[in-house]
Amino acid sequence: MAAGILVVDDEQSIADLIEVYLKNENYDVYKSYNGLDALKHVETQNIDLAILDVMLPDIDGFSICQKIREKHNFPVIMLTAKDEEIDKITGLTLGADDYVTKPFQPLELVARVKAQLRRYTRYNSSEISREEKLITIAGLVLNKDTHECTLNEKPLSLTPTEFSILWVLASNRGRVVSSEELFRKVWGDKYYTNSNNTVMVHIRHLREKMNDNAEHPKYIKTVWGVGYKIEK
Amino acid sequence: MAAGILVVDDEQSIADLIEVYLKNENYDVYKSYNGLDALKHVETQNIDLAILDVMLPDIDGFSICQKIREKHNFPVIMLTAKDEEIDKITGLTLGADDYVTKPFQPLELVARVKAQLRRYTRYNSSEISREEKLITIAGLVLNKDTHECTLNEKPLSLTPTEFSILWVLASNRGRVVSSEELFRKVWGDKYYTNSNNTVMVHIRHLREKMNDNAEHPKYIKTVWGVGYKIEK
DNA sequence: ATGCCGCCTTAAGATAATCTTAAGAAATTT
DNA sequence: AAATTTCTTAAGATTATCTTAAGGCGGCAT
Repeated sequence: MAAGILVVDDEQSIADLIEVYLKNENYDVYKSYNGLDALKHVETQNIDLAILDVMLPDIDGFSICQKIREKHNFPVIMLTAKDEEIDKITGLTLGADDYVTKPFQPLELVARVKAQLRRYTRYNSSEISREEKLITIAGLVLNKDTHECTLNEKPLSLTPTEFSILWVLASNRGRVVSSEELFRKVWGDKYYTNSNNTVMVHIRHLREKMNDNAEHPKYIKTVWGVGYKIEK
Repeated sequence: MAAGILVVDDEQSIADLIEVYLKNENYDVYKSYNGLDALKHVETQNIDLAILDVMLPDIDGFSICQKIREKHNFPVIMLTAKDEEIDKITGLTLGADDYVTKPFQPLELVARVKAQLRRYTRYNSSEISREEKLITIAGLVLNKDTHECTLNEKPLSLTPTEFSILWVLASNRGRVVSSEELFRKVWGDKYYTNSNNTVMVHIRHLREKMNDNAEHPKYIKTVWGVGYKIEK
């Protein structure tokens, strides 16, 4: 899986420029023009590295960096127009891993991104290895680590099987998953017996908790005679 | 233990200057004025970070960096007079973790050293070689060296297994740990037998000592059908 | 269009699994 | 031998899962 990179800069043109260069290297880019939006991305997307501008309309980059550090481990590269030494020290001390001053050469930034990621993955190497842990689909957030699930910020308390089913649907979003496949993925192949509607029952419970009605489902759609799916 | 830092520069005055600043921060400094000597240090001393000048009389800094990378994992900061973009990219691509151009501000260099070391120990902490020895989570402090544990300054007297369990939970904070995983990590894989509720019993004892009630636990939360977790 | 069949939804109760708690036995340490 | 720690067992509470069955709806054939 490609690494996810968060780019935060209030100057759209700069954020866009960085995005182009990063996408050219096949990274998944998440762009924000302000701090609040950025923090939301951090909680809902699989981020492996953040590039933060210091000057932002709402929260400054240093604070964002600190907030990230409370929960996350991935590298942070600070970006700023000021190049006074004192700022560099502040940034690095607050937990940033690198510091690039504007104006910068895009290729150098990309090189630094690679260096940080190489380091990051070197340490995390076999252990975590970039399995998807977070899935976000239109207000629905699933966290496999904590088994937490929120719908439009509100937590849903799901039972283990409910969570598993939703996870399978979400990780196959955009594709119809037959109830047989669902069953095999959630319970395991060996437990499968045909003519089993327990999947449907769980789907029903899920829809209830998600306030989704079967007639016009917002999330879990049923495809007659085939299975269920979640739109992309 | 203070971190060991290797400083390599053929200009003695510069190496000495860096040494002064690093010693001031209580690092163990190993100085070399040429590449061969530097590589000898790498093999014989406990090095946690290297600062390499690119221009050296015998071997160039990039080659030293590559040699280091064959066997070691610690961060490398390249140091050079050339500040053309292409060189930076070369350096970072060859496995360096940061790049500082001369003339540089000593304090900035120190800050970058700190940032790299922080990163290095952060990654090595939980999983790999270098062990995390102290974990602090919201009033709860665990010391692996002494097996001591305090909660809001007050010491808790935990039995060895209790400590181990709490340690596993704490070092995986923010993630649900299944009781099977807990068992395997505390007792070892080979002892695992299914249908074992001894973990739960110990959890119960822990909660008792921590004054945590199962209904609204402040520390050890149970995730039904999945496992236990401590919040980040 | 109409009616039928089969798939899907929904409800409710039965069954099963997991967790908490307690108490005492076994093992280990002091 | 005493004290501590660890493990086993089991009852009770809680929660999750499955089964069943009735009714609704979609698609298909006539």
